[in-house]
Amino acid sequence: MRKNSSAKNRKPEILEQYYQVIIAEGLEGASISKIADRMGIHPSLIIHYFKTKENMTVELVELIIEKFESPDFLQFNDVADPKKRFQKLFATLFSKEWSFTVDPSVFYAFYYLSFRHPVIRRRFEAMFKRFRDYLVDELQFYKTLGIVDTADTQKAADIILTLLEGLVFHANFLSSRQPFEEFADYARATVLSMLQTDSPARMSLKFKGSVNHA
Amino acid sequence: MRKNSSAKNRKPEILEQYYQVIIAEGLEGASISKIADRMGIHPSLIIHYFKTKENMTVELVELIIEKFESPDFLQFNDVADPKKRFQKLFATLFSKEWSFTVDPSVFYAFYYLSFRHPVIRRRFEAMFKRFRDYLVDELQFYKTLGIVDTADTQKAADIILTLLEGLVFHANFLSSRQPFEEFADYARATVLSMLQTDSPARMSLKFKGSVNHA
Amino acid sequence: MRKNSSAKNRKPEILEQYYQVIIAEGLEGASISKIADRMGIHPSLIIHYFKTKENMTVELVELIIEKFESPDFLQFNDVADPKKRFQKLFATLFSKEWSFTVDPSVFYAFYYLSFRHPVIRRRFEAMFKRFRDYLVDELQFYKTLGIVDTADTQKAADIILTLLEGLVFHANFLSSRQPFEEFADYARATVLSMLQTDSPARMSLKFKGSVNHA
Amino acid sequence: MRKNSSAKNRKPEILEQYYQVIIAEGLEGASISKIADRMGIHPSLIIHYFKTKENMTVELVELIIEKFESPDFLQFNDVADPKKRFQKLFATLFSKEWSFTVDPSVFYAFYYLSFRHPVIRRRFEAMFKRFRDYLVDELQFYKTLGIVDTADTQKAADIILTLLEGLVFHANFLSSRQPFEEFADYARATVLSMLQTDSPARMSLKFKGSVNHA
DNA sequence: GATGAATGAGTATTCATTCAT
DNA sequence: CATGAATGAATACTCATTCAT
Repeated sequence: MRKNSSAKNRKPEILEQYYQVIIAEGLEGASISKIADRMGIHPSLIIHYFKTKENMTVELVELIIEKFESPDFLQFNDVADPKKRFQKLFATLFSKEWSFTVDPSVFYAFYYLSFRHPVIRRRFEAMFKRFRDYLVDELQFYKTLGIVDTADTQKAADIILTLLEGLVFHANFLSSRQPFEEFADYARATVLSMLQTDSPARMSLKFKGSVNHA
Repeated sequence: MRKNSSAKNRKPEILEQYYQVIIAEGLEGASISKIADRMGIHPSLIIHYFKTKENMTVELVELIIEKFESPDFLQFNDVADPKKRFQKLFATLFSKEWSFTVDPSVFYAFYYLSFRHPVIRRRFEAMFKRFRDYLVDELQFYKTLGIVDTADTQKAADIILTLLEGLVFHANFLSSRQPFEEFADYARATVLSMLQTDSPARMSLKFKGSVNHA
Repeated sequence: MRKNSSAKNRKPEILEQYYQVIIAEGLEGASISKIADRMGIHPSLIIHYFKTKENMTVELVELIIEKFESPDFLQFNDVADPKKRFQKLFATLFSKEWSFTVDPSVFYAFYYLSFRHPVIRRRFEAMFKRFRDYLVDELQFYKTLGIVDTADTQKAADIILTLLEGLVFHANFLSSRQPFEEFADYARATVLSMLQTDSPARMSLKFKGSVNHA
Repeated sequence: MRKNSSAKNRKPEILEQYYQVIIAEGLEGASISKIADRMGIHPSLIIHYFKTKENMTVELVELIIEKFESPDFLQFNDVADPKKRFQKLFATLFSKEWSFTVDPSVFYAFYYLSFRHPVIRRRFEAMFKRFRDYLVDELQFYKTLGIVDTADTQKAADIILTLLEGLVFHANFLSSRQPFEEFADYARATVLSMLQTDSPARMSLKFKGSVNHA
C-alpha cells in the first residue's frame, strides 16, 4: 500500500484514517500521532501534507460533505413514472442508508465543532442549503404534476429536513433498539400526509385563531 | 478566600463555571485549570470535590437534565380550560425559551459525548424517555377530550420530539438569521395539524398501496 | 472496629494498614490516602497521629524490628539437652518461617530506603548487630561445651548472618520454584560443617600460602 | 544544543543520567523532569526516546546487567596455570570492585522493584541463572583437575552466589566501617574450604542422624 | 478525635508543531 | 517524500500537609 506515495494519493488516505480514528476514539481523542501510528508513518509527515491539524480537519469535513453529495444518492433518472420517482425519493430520504451515510458520532462531532469553528459552520450551512434547494426544486416539480399540494414548498422542505435530522436523534435515544425503519416509515408517512393535505398552513391559521378566541 | 466553603455550595458553583468554560472554549477546551482560574481557586480543589473530571462531567450532565426537567417548565395547572392548556403546552414546546433552555453548543457537546460515554448516554436516554412518556400521557388526556385525534399516541409523541430536536438544527443551519419563531410556528402548526387529522396512519396505508399498484 | 479510638489503638492499626498497602502497591505506591481509604478514615487523621509520613515510616520500621525481635522466636529454654538446643537453633534460623517473618518485598523496600535514610539505616544496623551479638554469645556457649569448634566466633556469626540474608535472595532468583527448604537445608549443613571443622581459618592460610608459591 | 543528537548516542546518555539521579535521589525521587534538568533538555524529549518511563527503567536494568556481564570481568585466559586461575577467579568474585560494580543503592532499588515488576524480575532471574551456570561450569572444570572436591557443584555454586549477595548486606550493616576486604577475605576462605573438603554433604548426613538419635 | 477545605508542588504523558537532514 | 530530534505548552491527577471547625 505504501508504494506510490504522492499528495494526491496520500491525503485522502490520511483523511480516511482520521475519520476512522474519530470513530474509534472521538474527535478530541483523534491525534496526529494516532493517525500516523495506524498508517505506519511519521506524524510530521501528516503535518507536511496539511500544514496544520485544523486544515486537515476542514478538509475532512469537506470530503465528508462531498461524499454526502455524491450524485449516486439522489439519482432517479431511471424511473420514468413521476409518482414512482416521488415515492422513491422519499423512500431514499427516510432510509437507514441515507441517515447513516456518515457515521453519526463523526457527524455530531463536526456538528458540535461547527459551533466554534466558523469555517466548518459555513461548510455545513452551505451543504444544508443546497440540500434544501434541491428539495424545494423537487417539491415544486411534483407540485406542478399535482402529486404534491403544498402552499409553501420551502417551509415544507424545511420540515422534511428538520425531521430527517431529528431521525438520527430518535434512533439514538428513543428507538429502544427497534429497527430504524419502524419509526422512519412512520415519519415518512407523516411527511407525505403533510405534503398531500397541506394541512399545516390551514391548521396554523385555525390554531392562531382559536388562541385568540378561547 | 475561604468564604462560603462547603461541598453543597462549591460543587454547583464549579459546575456552573464548567458550563461557562464549555460555552467559551468547547468541551475539549474546558480544562480543570481553566475552571479553577476563573474561580480563583487551585485546580486540585476541583479534584478534591469531584475526584475525577469524568465524575464532574457526569454531574454537570445530571445538573443540566435536572434543570431541564424542573417543574416550572411544563406546569399548566393554572389554566383551567383544556383547549387553552393544550395550546399553551405546544406554545411552550415550540418556544425559543424551551429549545434554548440549555446552550446548544453545550447540549451538542454532551449529545456527541454520549456516543462514547455509556453513562451519559443512559442519562440522556432516560430523560428523553421520561419526556416522551409525559407527552404520551398528555396526548392521551387530550384524546379522551376529543381535542386530539391520533391512533398511535406514542408515535405521535415521537414525531413531536423528533421535530423538536430537529428545530435547533434548523435554527443553526437553515434559518438564515430569521427569528427562531418564524419556522418554529410553522413546525408547531404542522404538528397540530397532524394531531387533529391523524393523517399519517391513513396516508401510510394509502402510500404503501399505491406503491404496489402503480 | 472503629469504636474505641485512641492513639494507642489507632497507631498500630494504621501501621498495620501501611504495611499491607506497601505489600499491595509498593513503598512508593503507599500513600496516606490509600491507607486512609482502606481504613475508611480521613487522610488528615493519619497526619494527625504521626505528624509526617516520614515519622510514620520510621515507626513502621521500628514496629517491624520489634516483631522480628519478639522473644518467641529464639527461645529454647524448654530444650534441656545443649546439642538438641544447638540443632534447634539452626533449624529455626534456616527455616522458612524465620526468613519470611517479614514480607520480603517490604523488607527490601526498607532495606533499600535505608541507603538514603540515616535514621532507618541506624535502626537496621542496630538490629543486625544485636542479632550478631546474640549469635556470638550462643556460639561461645556451644564452644565451651565442645559442640562448636571455631576460632573466631564473631566472623562465624557474620558468615551465618550473611548466608541467611542471601537466602531470601536465593529463594527469589535461583530457587526455580523448588521449596525453600531444599536449599536452606544445604546452606544450614554448610554452616554446621564450617562450625565443626573450623576450616575457614586454616584454609585461608593454606590458600594465601599457595598463592605465593605457585 | 543539538550537537550529537541521535538515538544511539542519546539513549545511553539519558540512561546514565537516570542512573545518577537514582543514586542522588532514590528510585522514587528519580523523575523525568530531574533527568531532563540535569541534561539541559526538555522532559518530553526523554519520552520521545523511551515512550514511557517504565520502558526507560527496563532499559536501564538491561544496561546495568549488560555491564555486569561484560566479558572483561571474568576473563582469565591470560592465566595459564589452572590453580592460579582458580585463585584469581575467587579473588575477583570476593573483591570490592566486583561486589560494587553497580551502586548498591541502585542495585537494591531494582532488586526491590523486581518484586512487583515481572519483566525486571525475569531479567534478574535470567542474569543470576547465567551466573550460576557459569560458576557450575567452572567448578566442574576444576573438579576434573582435582582442585575442587565437591559432590554437588550446583549447590556449591548456589552457596557461593548466596554468600556473595549477602556480602553487600554485610558491608552495609555489619562491617562497622572496617574495610570491605576484611570480611570478604574470610568469606572467600570459608567458601574455598567448603569446596576443598566437601564437608556440607557429609555434615548434612551426620547432622540429620544426630537429630534423630539424641 | 475527626473531618473537610484548601494549597502548591510535582508526576508522567500527550499534543501539535518546527527544523534539519 | 520522509524521518527523527526537539520544543513548549498543556493535561488530569496525586501527594503530603496545613488549618479551621
